[in-house]
Amino acid sequence: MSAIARPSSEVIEVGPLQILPDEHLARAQGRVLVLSIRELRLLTELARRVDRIMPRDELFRLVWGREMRAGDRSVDVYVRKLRVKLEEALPGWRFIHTHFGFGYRLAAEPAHNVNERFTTG
Amino acid sequence: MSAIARPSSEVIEVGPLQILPDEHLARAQGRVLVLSIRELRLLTELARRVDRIMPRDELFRLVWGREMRAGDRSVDVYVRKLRVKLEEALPGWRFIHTHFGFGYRLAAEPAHNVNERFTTG
DNA sequence: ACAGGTTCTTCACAAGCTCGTCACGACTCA
DNA sequence: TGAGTCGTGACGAGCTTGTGAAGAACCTGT
Repeated sequence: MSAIARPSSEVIEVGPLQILPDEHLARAQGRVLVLSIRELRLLTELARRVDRIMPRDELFRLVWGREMRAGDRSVDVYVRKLRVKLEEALPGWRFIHTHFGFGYRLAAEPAHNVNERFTTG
Repeated sequence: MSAIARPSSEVIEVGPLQILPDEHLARAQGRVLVLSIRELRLLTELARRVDRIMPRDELFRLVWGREMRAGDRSVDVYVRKLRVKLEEALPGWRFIHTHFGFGYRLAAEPAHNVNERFTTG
């Protein structure tokens, strides 16, 4: 079954995290992360732009495929869900960083950096 | 291969400091500096005029977009906030220099430059 | 179609952050 | 030394983000 490799298969690596959008899955240190479709797509879009600050409305457009209505908190809610699952799979790491007033940024960073004033890029 | 082409994104370099106004972020040796919008804009306007002494009222006009009222200390306060974050990210460097009676000047300089007026080395 | 289990969306409230401003003390220059 | 300039810590208002919960929508197997 796994004999045929698709050449166009995208693989995104962010620290210890591996994301395979075309396979509909993500891995953390070999283990498979169980994510819903929305969660995976949000993670993917963030991962495709590692270390860049992504505004909510742009993320929404990329993931939901339509314009975000003012006041829609969906992105925040899914960021929360991702954070919980990532924390569970990789305690000791932090991935989704909030940039107040701007949006979110994905980047692998050791957790105990309590300072959070600057981060590894 | 998922390279995202970005149209002429401004990048300002000042010593070990890299400022990307369009990305809403600044980097210090690869690490992302977490700045608020005011802090980033003030840093940007200073950086666009590296090594030039900028009067407070002009900085205020550039960053806040309106005339500065006499006695307004906002610029001073935000210079302070920037100094703290820059010092934390890049100890051993000094960036924002006070010119008594004139204003501020941005320039990357190694610390313990005792010659400098107005700071406790 | 039905039951059982997931996922999605939306709310409401809690928690956290930024901004502008003050007050007071330290400092500079004449 | 005096007058004016700058550094710095603190605070409240207002806005942004975090978080848990509840019901709607959806999916799967029978």
